[in-house]
Amino acid sequence: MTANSLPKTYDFKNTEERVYSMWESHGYFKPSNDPNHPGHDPNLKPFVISIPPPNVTGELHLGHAVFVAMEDLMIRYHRMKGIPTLWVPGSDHAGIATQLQVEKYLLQTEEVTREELGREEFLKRTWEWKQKYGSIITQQIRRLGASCDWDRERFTLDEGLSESVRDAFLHLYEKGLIYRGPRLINWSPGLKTAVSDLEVEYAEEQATLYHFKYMLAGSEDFIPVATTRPETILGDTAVAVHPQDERYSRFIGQSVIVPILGRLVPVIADEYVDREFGTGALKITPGHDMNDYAIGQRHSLPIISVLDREARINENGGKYQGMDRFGARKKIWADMETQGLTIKTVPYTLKVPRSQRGGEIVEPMISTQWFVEIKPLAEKALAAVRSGAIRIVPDHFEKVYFNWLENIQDWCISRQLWWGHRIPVWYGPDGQQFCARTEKEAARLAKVHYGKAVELEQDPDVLDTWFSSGLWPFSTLGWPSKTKDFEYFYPTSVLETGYDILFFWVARMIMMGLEFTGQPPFHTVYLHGIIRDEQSRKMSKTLGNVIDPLIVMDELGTDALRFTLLVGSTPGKDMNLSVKKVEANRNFANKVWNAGRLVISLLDQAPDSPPSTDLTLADRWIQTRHAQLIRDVERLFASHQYGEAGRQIYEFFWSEFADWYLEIAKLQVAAGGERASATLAHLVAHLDSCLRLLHPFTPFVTEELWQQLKESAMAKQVPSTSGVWPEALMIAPWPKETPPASDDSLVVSDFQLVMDIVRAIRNLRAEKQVKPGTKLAAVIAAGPNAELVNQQLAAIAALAQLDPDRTTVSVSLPEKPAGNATLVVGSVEIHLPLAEMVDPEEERARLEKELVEVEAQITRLQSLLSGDFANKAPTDVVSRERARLDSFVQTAERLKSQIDTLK
RNA sequence: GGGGCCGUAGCUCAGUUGGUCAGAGCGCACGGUUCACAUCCGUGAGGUCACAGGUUCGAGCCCUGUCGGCCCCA
Repeated sequence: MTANSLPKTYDFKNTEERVYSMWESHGYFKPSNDPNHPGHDPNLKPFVISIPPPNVTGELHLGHAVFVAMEDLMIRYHRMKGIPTLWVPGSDHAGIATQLQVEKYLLQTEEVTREELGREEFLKRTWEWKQKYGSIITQQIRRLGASCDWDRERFTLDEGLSESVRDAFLHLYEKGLIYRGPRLINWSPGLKTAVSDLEVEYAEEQATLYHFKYMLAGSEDFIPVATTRPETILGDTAVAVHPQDERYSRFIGQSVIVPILGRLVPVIADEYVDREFGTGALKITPGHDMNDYAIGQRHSLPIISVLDREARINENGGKYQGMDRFGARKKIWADMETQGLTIKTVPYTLKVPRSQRGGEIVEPMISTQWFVEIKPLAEKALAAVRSGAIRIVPDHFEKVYFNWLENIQDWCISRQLWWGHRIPVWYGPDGQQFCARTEKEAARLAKVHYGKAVELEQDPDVLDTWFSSGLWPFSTLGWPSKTKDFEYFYPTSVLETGYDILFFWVARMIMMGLEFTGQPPFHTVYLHGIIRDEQSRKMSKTLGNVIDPLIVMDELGTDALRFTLLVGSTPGKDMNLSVKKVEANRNFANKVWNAGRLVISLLDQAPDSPPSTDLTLADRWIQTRHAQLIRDVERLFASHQYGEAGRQIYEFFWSEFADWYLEIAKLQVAAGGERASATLAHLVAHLDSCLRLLHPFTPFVTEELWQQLKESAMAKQVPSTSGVWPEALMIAPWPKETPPASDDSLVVSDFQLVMDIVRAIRNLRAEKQVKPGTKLAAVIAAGPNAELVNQQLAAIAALAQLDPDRTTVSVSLPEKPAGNATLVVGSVEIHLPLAEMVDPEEERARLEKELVEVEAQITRLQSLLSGDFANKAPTDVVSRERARLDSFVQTAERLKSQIDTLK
């Protein structure tokens, strides 16, 4: 391969798909040390992630892109470390979302409702739908470069996972932690199903507060009451006032008349009532309000339900029966007005509960549902995090987690849907429950119970999708069967997901994992933030600010998107994404590509001479810096600071390797002979190692380039950074950490001087507008650094555009060249003959300005070093400051003498 | 009402055991076709790190309070 045949810019369109299928066909996504294969070593600790299962009929959005990028990063890193690594992919049946989607589709195409089709036929259609569209999301996840083991892909409604669900249900049922009964739950009238507390969202909306009169029985007196939902008056079973409220205390214990219906209900006292709010008196509707329900329980009030499953007024609503809840609200208020019971209406802002899925207003209603008694599970889940058995990153989410679990309510797990895991409970003719894995087993239980075979009917409800998701880390590995996968790969290692599903999913997996397997399902929870737009607004279709990852990948490449998502954020924090950022990282991918092209083209011209064994300053500098980078990256990965690690690799690659080392390496290669051979070996090793470090962030460009590098290097018998060249970068060993060497800091400070000299000259050239092509002569007096500067003169001259033949380096000058511009870098003085452009006055002003700055530093450092700092700060910090002071003092002296010559 | 987070350059954000003139990308200004890259190179301008106290030899970072913004739960 020659560099000429590589395109001038990185061509991701021609790369990504090809590279991905190369990886997949070679089986690189499969774990090493597979327990199902011979020679398995059970003592090797694997690294395992189970994917947050996307909705099977969903389409890729940035949330998916973030978790794939993060998880693939972790997975590729561990794989390169030589650890047996497994990433289990799969998808989720997403009960409500999928059912709604299919219903909508059937209505549009065949104009049938699911009720018209019947349950069995509808499920058949839904499965067909899943077969047809279910692979779209996994294909899209492949496009992101996800290196998961697709042979282990699972779906929550698979037979195996369904068995897990039945087993889990049975386990909890037999333990008495699952119960069925009428409770006040959140009812979604549009979806006609119960939803859990977490599936209700509250948003502030404009509404009306209605003030009206609760007449006292047999009196003209009344208690003024305010409500936002007059229709619930029909279900009132008390009026509550605060026990210490003297306005109303005389009414406590008396009866008041429910408007319209004329029922008598008591006036009760309860401290819950807020005297400041509304009229200070509260109507109590235990059947349709969470707080009222609690008060009702305390006072043993009857519960009246006034709504049916479509949120129309039911038979308890008298003449309003059959009216929709909002219509009834208007009508009741109008009727009360004619009866003189109304006081006033005022505009009011309140938090309206809406269904997360359907969007309609959720009604608290009494309904018979299945619940998990959650406190015993929550206790264990709390303990696991408190003890450190599970760590949440970033750790402040542990507080959030505690706060939720400490105040947790029983979990309503039944849904009145068809698409999902049917509740494994059958009823006998008398309603007796038989919970079993299969109908056959239920029948057997029933026969034992009744002493004869009876007709059984299965509960029509299905389970909350999150119930099956909660089993995901172990159900995907075969649980409840003791499969080899389960034995070896469980517990998994890291659970990575967005903080927005900490309660929905993470906490439930922890509770269920501990309950069913006796072990925490993972030792670390890593939470990422939500992707927002440039103005940090949530992305939404209605706002029209959605960035489609597929389009971004089409236009700028997958690596650019991945790198942006990975380095653009810190753990747990939201990230504002803009296409501009992705563009910047597309440029980075291209930079990597072109650095590679340069190395490969230099390699192609390599001489045959054996490499020199001594190193130049630049060689040693890049080696030192590279070793430091590897140590930093290791440290950052260990503390889950992946973004920071990526930023440091970026900085190193661009600002040190490409900007400085490559430029000097060109000269060293041009020198030919053993110097060239040695330099090429270094170039290959550094590039190889950088590509390995970058690979988990930007897998495609690095693999593609690395393959080219490998080919060229092998042709010239140049070894890789780890010796022989592995088959692919993806499975190449991760760069090894090495301890710092004793002369590291000397090497770095020596090279720093070289860079400072070059920058100073470039700066002056730009300031004096020297034509870029002009090579300047220079007279350099470098004091104690004369030898160093002399050695590095070729590099300095090339980078700063000096003419080496007209440049001299000495320890000191007997007299300063007249009419020159002078630069001072520590102990080094550089005189440039810019006579024609230098106005002595201007020159002096420039130097004096510099002197003022330097002297300010000297003053600052002197006072710092004469204070307690010198005694109390660590010695290395103090000596570093002393060295800086020395350097400033030298600079100041030289500046002063230079200013003198201009006078 | 309870809990959590944030306030750093014009914009978007880094800055994790506190170490001393505060960083990046984008944007801006000036200059560049030398054979890796104009998706580039060089140079530069731009910040009282929200505010007020405190701890410390030393604070963007730790503590307290104030102001401003956001999120979750009830």
